[in-house]
Amino acid sequence: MLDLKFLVSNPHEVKDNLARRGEEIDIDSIIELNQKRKDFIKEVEVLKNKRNEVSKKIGELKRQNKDISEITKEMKTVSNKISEYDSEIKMIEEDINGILIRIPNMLLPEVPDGKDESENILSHEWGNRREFDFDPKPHWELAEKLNLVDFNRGAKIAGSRFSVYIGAGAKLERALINFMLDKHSENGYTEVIPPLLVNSATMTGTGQLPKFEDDLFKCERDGLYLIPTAEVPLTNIYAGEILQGENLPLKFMAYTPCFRREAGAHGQDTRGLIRQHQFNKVELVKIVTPETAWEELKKLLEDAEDILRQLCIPYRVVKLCSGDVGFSAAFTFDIEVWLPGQKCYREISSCSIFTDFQSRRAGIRYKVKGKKGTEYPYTLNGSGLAVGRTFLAILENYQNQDGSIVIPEVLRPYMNNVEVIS
RNA sequence: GGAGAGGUGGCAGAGUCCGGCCGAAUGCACCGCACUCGAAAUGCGGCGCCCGACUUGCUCGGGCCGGGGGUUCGAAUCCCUCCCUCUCCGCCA
Repeated sequence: MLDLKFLVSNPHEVKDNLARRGEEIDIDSIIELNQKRKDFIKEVEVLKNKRNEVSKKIGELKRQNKDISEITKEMKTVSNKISEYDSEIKMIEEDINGILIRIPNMLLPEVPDGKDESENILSHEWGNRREFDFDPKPHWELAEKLNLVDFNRGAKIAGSRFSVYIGAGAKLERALINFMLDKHSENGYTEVIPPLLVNSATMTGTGQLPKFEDDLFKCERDGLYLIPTAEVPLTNIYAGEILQGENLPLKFMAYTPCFRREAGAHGQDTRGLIRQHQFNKVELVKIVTPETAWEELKKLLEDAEDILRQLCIPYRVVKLCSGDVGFSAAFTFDIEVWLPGQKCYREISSCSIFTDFQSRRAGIRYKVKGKKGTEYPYTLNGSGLAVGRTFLAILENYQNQDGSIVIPEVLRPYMNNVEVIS
């Protein structure tokens, strides 16, 4: 969330930012509420000071066995007044927080203007799109024919947007997971197996709550939510803690299934593996000092891109424009893979810098040696990569005319050296 | 699920029975200074977080002892409630 002090002293910047994102939130009412809050605090603190002093005196008088009934009665009314003020202040603070927690992050100046994904800016491209001497099929046809994924039985067991990976399909998925984890391990990320269910404080820390409750699966009875990405548990590992500055940057990675309700995506990508309620993802998360944030984001992006390069799958990287950057993010690079079966690019990774937005929400701070006070670190994350989408990208890019699939060389050691699935 | 014990500053650990002089002893860690060629050891001093005020100061005030609520003039301390940890029993992958 934004720093209240920043908001109060820079209301125009905050409003401009909302405009760039195409959102509307009443900023002035926060400023008014905050002024009211300060006024009440000023008054109640005078009373509390009095109460503290008199209470001290009462202690002394009591020890001397003197009569305190009169002074006690007087203080009773002071105390009552204090609790009235306190509850008023608390209500105001709840109001302020209720708005503040729904304000999106400030975009960095590097974010290009634009209303939606159509105005994202190409950063760079890699790889050559393969020339096919036949009409390449979409992955769902390939997967079904080879019996790698059973969409119908997934729907039978769980519902639409669920699928069953079978045999070589399941093996290929697992090979991808292990390949990605091993690669990132070499690049210094610490492997983590986090909880897949988390509480609401954790979801609030990274920004999924309160605004995006409808996109989450919730276990009502236990007050727990299925994670939509490992970003959530990984970023919150140090929630509420004070880190030592010299230990930054911290680099974590995790493979987890991810769960999304996809509310509002009815009718979109209903076929195939593109948009599932449950999918596998390897996620990269960094906690860094503000000075190194850009450098670390570029490295993270590089780490994610490297997976596609090793797999020899063409892709492009785009800078998200102001209207497309997510709620918590301040800047985002998307990596999009080429899918010849569908003749389009699809997002396979989103690498973002969150500035201090998440760390402030989650209460992650760090201390610099010799400096007093604490500071909020920047958090970064990116998919490295979405496994299901990598799986389908392999199918579409490595397909043969007969419907068989060549296994990319780097994956063969993870698949008993199988070269072709047919 | 049942019974019990406990959650205090970066860590360890007193204080809680008998409410006030406790934002909190002591030790460790950390940071200055002294000693030293340097280091260790030792000695001295410092050492939490958040909010508010203005005369922006090595200032003043308020709040914080797992979260929330209550009793009281006054709560780390008493009561209620929730969360978490540990031990034992039961059940179970």
